[in-house]
Amino acid sequence: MTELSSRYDPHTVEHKWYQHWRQGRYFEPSQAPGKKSFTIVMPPPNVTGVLHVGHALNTTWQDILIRFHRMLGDNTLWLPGTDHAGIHTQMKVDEMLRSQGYDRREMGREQFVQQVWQWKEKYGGEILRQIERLGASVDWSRLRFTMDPGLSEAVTEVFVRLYEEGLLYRGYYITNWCVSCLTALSDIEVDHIDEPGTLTYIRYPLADGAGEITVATTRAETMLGDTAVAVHPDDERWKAYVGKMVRLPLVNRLIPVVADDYVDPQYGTGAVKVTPAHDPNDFAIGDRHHLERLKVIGEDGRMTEAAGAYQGLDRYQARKQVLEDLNALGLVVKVENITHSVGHCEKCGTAIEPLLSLQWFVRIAPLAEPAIEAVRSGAIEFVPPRFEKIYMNWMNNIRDWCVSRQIWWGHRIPAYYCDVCDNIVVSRVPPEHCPRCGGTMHQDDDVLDTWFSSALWPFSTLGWPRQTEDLATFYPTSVLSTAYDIIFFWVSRMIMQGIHFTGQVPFRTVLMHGLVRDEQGRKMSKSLGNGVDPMDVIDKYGADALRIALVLSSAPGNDQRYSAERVEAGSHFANKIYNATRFVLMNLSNRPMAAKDTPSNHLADRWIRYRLNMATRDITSYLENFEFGQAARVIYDFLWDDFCDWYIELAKVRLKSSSERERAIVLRTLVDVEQDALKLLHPFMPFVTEELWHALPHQGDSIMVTRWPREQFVDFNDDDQKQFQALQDLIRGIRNLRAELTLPPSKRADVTIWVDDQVRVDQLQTVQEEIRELGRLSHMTILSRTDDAISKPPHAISQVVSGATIYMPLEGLVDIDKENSRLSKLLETTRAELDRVRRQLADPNFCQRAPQAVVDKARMSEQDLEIRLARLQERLEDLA
RNA sequence: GGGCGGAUAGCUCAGCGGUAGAGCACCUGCCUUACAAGCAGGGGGUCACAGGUUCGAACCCUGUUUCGCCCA
Repeated sequence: MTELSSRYDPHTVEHKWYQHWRQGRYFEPSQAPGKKSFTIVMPPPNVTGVLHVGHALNTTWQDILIRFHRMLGDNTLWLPGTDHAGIHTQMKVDEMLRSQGYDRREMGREQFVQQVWQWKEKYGGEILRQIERLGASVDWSRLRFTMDPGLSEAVTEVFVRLYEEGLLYRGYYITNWCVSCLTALSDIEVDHIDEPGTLTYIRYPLADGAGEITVATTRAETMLGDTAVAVHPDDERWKAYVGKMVRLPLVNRLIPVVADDYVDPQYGTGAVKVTPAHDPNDFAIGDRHHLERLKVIGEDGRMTEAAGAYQGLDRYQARKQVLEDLNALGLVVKVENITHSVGHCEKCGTAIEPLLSLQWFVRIAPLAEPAIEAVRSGAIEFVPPRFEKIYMNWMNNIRDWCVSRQIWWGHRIPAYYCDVCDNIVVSRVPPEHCPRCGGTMHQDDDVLDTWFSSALWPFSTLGWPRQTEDLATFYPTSVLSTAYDIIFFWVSRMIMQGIHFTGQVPFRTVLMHGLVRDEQGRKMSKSLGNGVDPMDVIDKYGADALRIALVLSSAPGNDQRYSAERVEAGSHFANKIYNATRFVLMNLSNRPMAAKDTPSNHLADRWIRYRLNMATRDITSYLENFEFGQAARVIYDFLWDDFCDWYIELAKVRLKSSSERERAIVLRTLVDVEQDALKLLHPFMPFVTEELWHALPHQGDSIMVTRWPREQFVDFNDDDQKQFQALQDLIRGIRNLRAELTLPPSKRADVTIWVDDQVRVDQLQTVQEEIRELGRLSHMTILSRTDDAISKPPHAISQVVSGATIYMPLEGLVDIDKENSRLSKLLETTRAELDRVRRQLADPNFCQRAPQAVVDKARMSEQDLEIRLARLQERLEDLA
């Protein structure tokens, strides 16, 4: 790559290295004996889906962890897979077939499911290819799908066991029914949206003609299914009515007035209509009072036969009609406009109809208890910890889980019903005959909620219910990384099922990332059309740029905005280190390099190794604590600021002029430091680091299986730090003066530097070439202030830094006014700073209570500021 | 109604007890043979507001305002 262009091109590089890694089988666990396992099972994306930026972030986070642990030497497994996404996929295929003129119902179940499989085979891999393009080091040999035979077996096993343990039951309940998807939904698949609506007050006359009761409703059409009116037992207003009968308008049915604690006497009229078949609360009241459950709205959202004259009307038409008819009878007291929360199907957006239907439910309380305990005890940890509260709050109020779905695509419920008697058999294998009466049996038509299989994902993917080697080695898994919006859907259910069926927690750490919003801070959504396609971004900037941009702006649990600017900055960074490597390689050609670990006494060499050490320490610790953004920032700053802007610039001096031995040592340092820095960067930007690592002298086949850098002993003490600081201060001071005079870099300048003590003079002599080069100087004189022979340069502008005054002599006259105001300004800020420090030190409380190191630092700072102040005053006097 | 999170430079965000940071934008000067996707220098912030704790608060506590999310 020595001869290559000055621009890094990610596209030629990324595909190549991904193939290289796969061929080397580096994604598979090392299975090295004695090494501890580190496992992540990837949250399975929908098999029909495409990657969005949220996936990209989550995938990058996981890849960072995985690559980090692999380099630490752990037996590392990242297991990929996809989810069959029942309702979503069925809708998608259904839509496609309809556009081709086919009807799912005419086609029949078997044919349709076959079509879905075909569709899945054809299009289902898209998202996996996208994960690949991100550079995800997942073990493709262990790829799983929720409807694989093994995973399906796990689903059946769990269903049967739960049934046998009495944790699964079938019953009539009010479920969230989507009249468009034609299936029941669990509570959390319903989105509640505030909508304007009307609250209609309706008079129900008493059957005996001795009065009436007014009730209020937002869904007037349900009154056709009322089977009671309820009031609070202590409500004096209605006490006399309890036990009487009311004549239900429009249908003329006689229904009782019942007393029930559920009714809030403060709300509305204190009397409520009771529709047990169409409202969960009414259902409960109906249960307590043994009321009839009259279903007036059907599965298709139209009124049933029980709705009498309204049969066949759509629910909204019926509402309108009922209101008109009631009005005509003068039974509407008033209509209030209100805002109320209406449930909508998460998948299709249709308003949910609470409907009485026969469904399978998981009895959740017994499963929840140990799952709560696992988090309480710390066996499972949330990062950041505040999500623990959200989890607990949900788990403590959890309700039974409706798991049956009236669709065809998914795991069919392994329950069989006798065609003759009412026997139900739940079984791993289909029974041939009813064990009770010998009659024929048929399987339940419904399939299970997709989350039912997802809940088993951490162990079903590893082979459960079989006791496989993988299960023994990699379970419990280490980290689950996911977005916080599926704590309820998925995380909690995995914890419950994991503990119940394996006796162990499914993972130790739950790592939460936030939502990636668009550049305006809005949620990305299909309807807004504001989604960013990660593939477009990769096409334009490369996967590394996208990864580092996402990671740099992420913090656990926090939402972030997608920023094209940041991605661009990321690509610039890749280009920067590419060019740094080009520089090293150009110098490396035909020149000897010292043997590895040849010690160097040079201040700059020791400094960069010291900085590398600090970076290594910080990055390692940040990664251990899931602070990916912080870790990325450290390596970014190290490479750009310390390595490129300072070390390489300093190294140039010795590469040009010194002895061969010195050059060899500089090259060695450049290569050693860059190699380690590339390793530290590798989890974040795997492609460019692999490319550059290969370009540099190296041993081995891939950076991804090298050992993670460790902190090493570096001889660099406090005084070394001060020396280097002095070097930087001087160079900056000189550059500052140059800028004052707007000197172009091509124009060399002269300076005289007065240093406050002799020791520092000697030290600076050793790096005077560096100062000269980085300050673009021709002549430089370093003098000790203690030297009697010195005299001030007559015409010069000057800069005061810690421990030194820099004079830049001018050929012409110094602009006294300009110089005066510049130095005065500096003097003022210096004085203000000094005042602050003095005030602090004058406070006995500070000196007594603050840590010694802080007090010492303040004292040093005071001394330094005092000297600088004096120097500045001196200069101003000279100018006067 | 309950809970959670955000409010820091013009914009987007880090920092979360010891003298305010980054990217982008802005101003000045540079094609200084690794990089103009760059280099050097510079301007810009009573860290939402009010109290409190502390020697010391952007950071901890309390309250207020405001934006957003989750749950009922």
